[in-house]
Amino acid sequence: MKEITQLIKEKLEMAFKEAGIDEKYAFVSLSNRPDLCEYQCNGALPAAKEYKKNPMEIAESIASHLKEDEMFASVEACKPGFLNLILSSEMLAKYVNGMAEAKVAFGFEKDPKQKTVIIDYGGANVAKPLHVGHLRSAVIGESIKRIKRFGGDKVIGDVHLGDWGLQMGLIITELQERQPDLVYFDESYAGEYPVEPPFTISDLEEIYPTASGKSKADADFKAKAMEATAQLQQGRAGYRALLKHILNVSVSDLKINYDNLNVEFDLWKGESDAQPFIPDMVQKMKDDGYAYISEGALVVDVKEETDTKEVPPCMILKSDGASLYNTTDLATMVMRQQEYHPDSIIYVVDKRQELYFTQVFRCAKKTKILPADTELVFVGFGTMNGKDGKPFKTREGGVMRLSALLSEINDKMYEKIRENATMTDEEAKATAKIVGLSAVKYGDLSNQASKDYVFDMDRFISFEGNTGPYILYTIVRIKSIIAKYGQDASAYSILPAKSDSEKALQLELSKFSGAIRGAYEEIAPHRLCAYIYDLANAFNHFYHETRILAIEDEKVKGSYIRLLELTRDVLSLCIDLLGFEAPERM
RNA sequence: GUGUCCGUAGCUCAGCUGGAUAGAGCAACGGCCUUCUAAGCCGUGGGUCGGGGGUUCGAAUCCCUUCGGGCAUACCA
Repeated sequence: MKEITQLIKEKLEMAFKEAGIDEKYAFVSLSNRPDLCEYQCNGALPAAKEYKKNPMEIAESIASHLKEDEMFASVEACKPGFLNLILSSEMLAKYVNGMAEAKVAFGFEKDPKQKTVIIDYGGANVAKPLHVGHLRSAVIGESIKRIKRFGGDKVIGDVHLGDWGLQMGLIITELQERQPDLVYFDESYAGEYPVEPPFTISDLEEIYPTASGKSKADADFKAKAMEATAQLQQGRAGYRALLKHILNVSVSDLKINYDNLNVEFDLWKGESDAQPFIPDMVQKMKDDGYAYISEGALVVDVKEETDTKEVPPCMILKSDGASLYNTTDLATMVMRQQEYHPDSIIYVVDKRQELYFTQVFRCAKKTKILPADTELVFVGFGTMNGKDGKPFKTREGGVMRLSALLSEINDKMYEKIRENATMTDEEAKATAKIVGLSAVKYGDLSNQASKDYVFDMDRFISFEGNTGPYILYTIVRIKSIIAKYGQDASAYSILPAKSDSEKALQLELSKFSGAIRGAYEEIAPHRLCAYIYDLANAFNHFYHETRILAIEDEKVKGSYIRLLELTRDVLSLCIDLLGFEAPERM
């Protein structure tokens, strides 16, 4: 199905041609004066300049060509030269019925040329619990993944674990001090290593900070950890076996935590997976003459003439010859190119890393790790701040664990649900979890990703107005009516709107494809939030004016039910693309 | 210093390639539950879109400048 604005545009183009005006001026936009019209075309104003005519005359001439068209209930030329359009109810109903019948994607047309897209998000570290700093990447990345996939792309979400470097050496060293007799530390051991890990996730979560603290106070300990890191990187078997255990234990714990967020990765690759690609990559950079030694470090120049500021070279190896984040990220690209040949890689990371990624992207292109036409996209998100406008902290000033934040939200939501609903304790808990997650995610996603935003827990908990729970409440209301209706309405079709509020609802529904398109192309989940908020509002207006189940005419009632089903389905689909779901009751 | 992003109602945020009276939510105030979930709906008040120039028939939007703030600025990730 064509988008509704496209259908309007085609009519306008014909009318412009008939009026002798270049059809490039036949562009449509949503009305910014809903009191006057639904859609508008301002093309007569710039056209007047080119044709040296009175814009009003042009607008009137075009209007006269459209007046008889069955698509419009009204076409009017206004003041300076606006063209105000109101769709006919019949046409709108036909369009909305088309959406309902299209079922799966409600008429949204996927891009026929499927792109392979890798989304790098999450950014969790091994052996460290997720904290609030990980929330945005997970929430935004997950939504982008779903939107891209819905848009027709082959999408691969990769968590890209932080599982390399000194942190691993620290854990190994601390473990050795505690349990020196483990076989992993016996260099002469040549047998199989145990299948069972010598620690649990809570051990790890305690071992790492302890070791990290020790390394700061104790130079000797730090040296040992660095040595262990080096040996791990050189492939010492016992350490490799330990790394495997650490990964397994961490990943299964992370999966539980991400699962609580409705976040699911297709790949659980980490920095360690890219290591085998480093030597050849570095050698090739040297051989091809891109990499050279500067101040002791191996670097690749990535300056460009159009730069407004000095872009420092991209460092490949540190002056001590060790690899660093850049090395791993570039090697990861080598790996991804080999395995997937992506058309596009999207990085959902903190916006403070923008310069860094500029360097890495340029280096990857320059050294031909990736073909010139591979799209590298940096989606930088802003900081999650507390009510004081400063980065979000616990009351004590520390970093808050993500699980702590979520359970606080869940608890408060549970209390709220207990207040007004009659449901079992079990259902209330499950509902609180669902509604709480919608509050957190919608609160995040409804802001532009690139901006800092204030995470005001009280505001999310009070859930009034433009919030996730409001959207869910709307869906639940609709479900409730449909359940009470209790029949199959599929034999009925949506009739042309008889009231303003009904037409407004149909009009919002008809904007679905455009909203998806906008979110898809701009990689902007907040566009989807804005759309479903408008749609939910349109429904609630309609709801208050219309006693649906009291209607006597079965065809009209059936039409309303069909309209409700479509509204429910569109809302449900959209929240799924945002990464949350609606309960049955709340 | 340089670069970059931001500055819209008391607060939190929208505002699509410049367009007609700048929109929501919260907070404040006033209405609406014997009728499909009042976590809702309707209404009122609240703005020199940081300031100043410019381009344009027309600027929150584009350009310049200025003030204020965030962030970045090669061996951390």
